[in-house]
Amino acid sequence: MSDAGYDHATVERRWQEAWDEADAYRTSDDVEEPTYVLGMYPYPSGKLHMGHVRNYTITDAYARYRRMTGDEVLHPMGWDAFGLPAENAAKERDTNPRDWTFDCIDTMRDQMDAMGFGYDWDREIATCTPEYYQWNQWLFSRFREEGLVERRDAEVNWCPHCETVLADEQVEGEAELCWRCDTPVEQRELEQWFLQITEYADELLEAIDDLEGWPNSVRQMQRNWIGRQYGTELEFDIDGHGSVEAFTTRVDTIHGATFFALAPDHPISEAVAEEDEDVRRFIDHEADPDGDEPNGVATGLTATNPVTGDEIPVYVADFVLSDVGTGALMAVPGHDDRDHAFAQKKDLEIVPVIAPEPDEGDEPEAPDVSEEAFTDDGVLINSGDYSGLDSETARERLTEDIDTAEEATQYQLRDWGISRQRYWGTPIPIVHCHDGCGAVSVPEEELPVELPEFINTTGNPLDAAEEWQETTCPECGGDATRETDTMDTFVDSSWYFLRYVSPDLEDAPFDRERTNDWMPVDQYVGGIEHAVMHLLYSRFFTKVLADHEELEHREPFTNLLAQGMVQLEGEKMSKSKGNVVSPQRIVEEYGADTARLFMMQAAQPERDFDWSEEGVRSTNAYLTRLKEMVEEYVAEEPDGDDDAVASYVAAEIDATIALASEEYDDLTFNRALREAQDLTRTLRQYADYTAPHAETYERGLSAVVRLLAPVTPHLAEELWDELGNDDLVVDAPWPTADIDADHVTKRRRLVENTREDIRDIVDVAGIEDPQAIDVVVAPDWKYDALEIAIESDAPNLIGELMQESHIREQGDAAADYGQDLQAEREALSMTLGPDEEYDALEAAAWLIEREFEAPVTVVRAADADESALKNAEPGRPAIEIED
RNA sequence: GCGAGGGUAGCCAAGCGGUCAACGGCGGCGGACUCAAGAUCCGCUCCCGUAGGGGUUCGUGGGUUCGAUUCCCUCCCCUCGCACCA
Repeated sequence: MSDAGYDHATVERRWQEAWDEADAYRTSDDVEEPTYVLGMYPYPSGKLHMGHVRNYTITDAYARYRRMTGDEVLHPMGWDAFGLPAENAAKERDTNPRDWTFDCIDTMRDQMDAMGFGYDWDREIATCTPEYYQWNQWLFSRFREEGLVERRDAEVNWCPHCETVLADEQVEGEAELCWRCDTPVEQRELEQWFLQITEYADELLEAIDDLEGWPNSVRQMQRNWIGRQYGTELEFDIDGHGSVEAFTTRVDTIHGATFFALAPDHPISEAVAEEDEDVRRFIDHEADPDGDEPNGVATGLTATNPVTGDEIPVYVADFVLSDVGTGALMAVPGHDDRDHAFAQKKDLEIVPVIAPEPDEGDEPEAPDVSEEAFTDDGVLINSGDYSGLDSETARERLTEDIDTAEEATQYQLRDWGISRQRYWGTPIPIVHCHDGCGAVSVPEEELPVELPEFINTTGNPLDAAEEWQETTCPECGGDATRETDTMDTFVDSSWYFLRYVSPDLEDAPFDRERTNDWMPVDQYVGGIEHAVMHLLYSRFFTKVLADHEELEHREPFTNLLAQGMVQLEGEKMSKSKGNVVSPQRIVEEYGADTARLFMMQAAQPERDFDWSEEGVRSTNAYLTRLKEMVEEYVAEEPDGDDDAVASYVAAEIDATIALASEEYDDLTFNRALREAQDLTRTLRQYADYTAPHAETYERGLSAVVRLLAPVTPHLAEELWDELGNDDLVVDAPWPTADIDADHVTKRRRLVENTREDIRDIVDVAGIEDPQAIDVVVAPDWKYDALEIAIESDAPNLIGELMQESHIREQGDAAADYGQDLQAEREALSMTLGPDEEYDALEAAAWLIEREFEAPVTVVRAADADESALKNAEPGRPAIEIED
């Protein structure tokens, strides 16, 4: 009967309806400072996968937990609804992206409801609606007003056959072919719109230090991505081409610069190529910036070292990248690995100019750089007046002394190109005036610029929407053409968390006052794949809005959890591998609660874990058993006494609540759930052993149900109801316990150690059938002695103990115990008191009786034999077994 | 190469200065229940031990400490991110 499971479908449907009716997840606009729990909104592909289920179960469980502890909670959901897959799907199915997207949204919303996720659907947003994307446009215009938007040429992937720009992921394979027509993709310069995120590079970098609620990995990835580097910019003269700017972080090595290198697409390289066949051939055919080998060609030109006046050869080399630094560099093979490799290949001079820091009083000694560069900082040698300086000082002095040099900071972060030549995105609200006004922002009152009807065409459908393009210039009233680029969908997601606060607001993207109350997001949960882009762009938007729209927060997400993957046999689930487990199937077969519980107990949220059908089955069996326990209890209320056993169970209930609550706070659901399941086992053992005390037993069941409620909301409602509660468990108060975790831990350890010791004795002594077991608590004076031993720092502990008359009276026993304490002095820690130990053991005696099938007597020291007391210590009662 | 996170008993996985031979789960073994199987429940699961003892363990080799799975260093291996970054 157990393996049949319970009727989850009925239970789930019943409570989903009840929540609907009660509007259980609605967050009123009036609440102040709700706890904002958010999962990264999904792209509406039409199918919820395991990753989604895990992501949203985490936020749902946390939101429910916080709600039960009495918080107001904001837990909304929406749709990252623009994007290329909709265009492709529309073409395949001969429909349009809009209809397809909304179909998918409807399906996915149903799937989410079926999972029991408690969202405030009144706050739902879909980024593809004009009501939403008009604010993308508004924000674009605001950014432009603040000088944070730029239009300039940029290189893009271009398919000449489809006549469209391709995203990097649409370029396939080494050969770089168009994914749709297999035409080789070209690079093309196109005018593109950029948001100037680099204006905020320093703050985005420095504020990472304060994001203490974020995982280190994500913080580090953002730091790397921004990639700030301090160095020096200086000029080298190249005969016939004037001065060239180079960037270096190691200007201290300038005396060792033995050649100069230019990127293949540097203007001077181009100029040289005009005249020089070899250089031409190198640039056009041989340069391989992706290869491991540094390749290059001599130009025959020389550059003048601004410090030494030396003439050094100039190369065009493919390891020099035009978008790093200035696209030109001074090469110091003695102290840079890559320059070294190139110098060896081209047989160029390698001069050491930095020596390792010598020992005190010794002269610096040149390192051997013939085989390998010495890349550490050190002391300058062979550097004229600068010899003897340390690297850092030398960098400062040289930057000061060289006429053309100045300190410079380089970033790896580039401005954010948001132009996409595609249909299903936010139209960039710009018109191009034919009469010389240039690119003009569409005025606020004319927003949104709505998308025209979808046209099925190979290129950008907006280019084909000729009527839509025709407009007039807002400035001069003359003829104008609409911008046909749409925005990167990361724009949509850079501020959607603000829109949930006031999703229907018609005159602003967000309600300022309420947003200032409600933001930031307290707990954000999503996949690690968004570690850089989405999370960095959101931080950028938040900072811009703080500077220009009176947002009072400079960071959007206080705590971030990057959830791990759901795997199958150690491999990521993916359609191509064909190892996908469908959440829909699991829900049908076992129910949403089982799926949720299995996932949450399988591993910590941030770790990967393996999906296991076995685990799912046993989780389902657990829920079925729990349901039976509640039903049996309700059917016939037991009439047991409030005895020692009941007090043991009562203490375990408190312990479980105390520990599980801490785990919920930390989002370590796996451990919280383990506690709840352990308590379930204790309750079952209790009921098996004796007729339970009804009040205690019910308190235990009630606690288990509520501890599970965040993760298994449907069954929890069902059982809560069966236990006779009128309210919904979503609104029920979180169970409380008046004990501290330390006390709980000590008590559990005492009981566990005692049971363990008895087992050892029975086993080692070969006792077949114990007749009676006495458990003797240590005498009071030993507890006093222990306390003194912990607190005292006197060298002779025994002497210290003997100053207490009631200990001294114990004679040899005191000396023996004192010796033991002395030996373990540093490791001692306080146990429970003698009365507490007695109570704990008395309460746990039934467990021992049950296990060994022998009567157990817990004995106070005062009532015990002298001989038994000898072995009794605080935390470790003496054990006497009669066989 | 740089950076981040890891390496714990047959497997998965907690612990992160003493209470640790090390939670929990799976698998395996034994027992209860059953005609039997399944499910469920109770134990055991590094080695040696006839009263709670001893020995050897937490990737490797060192170090700090009265004491290290826990802190520091070296090296090896895994996973992720960045990478001809000047």
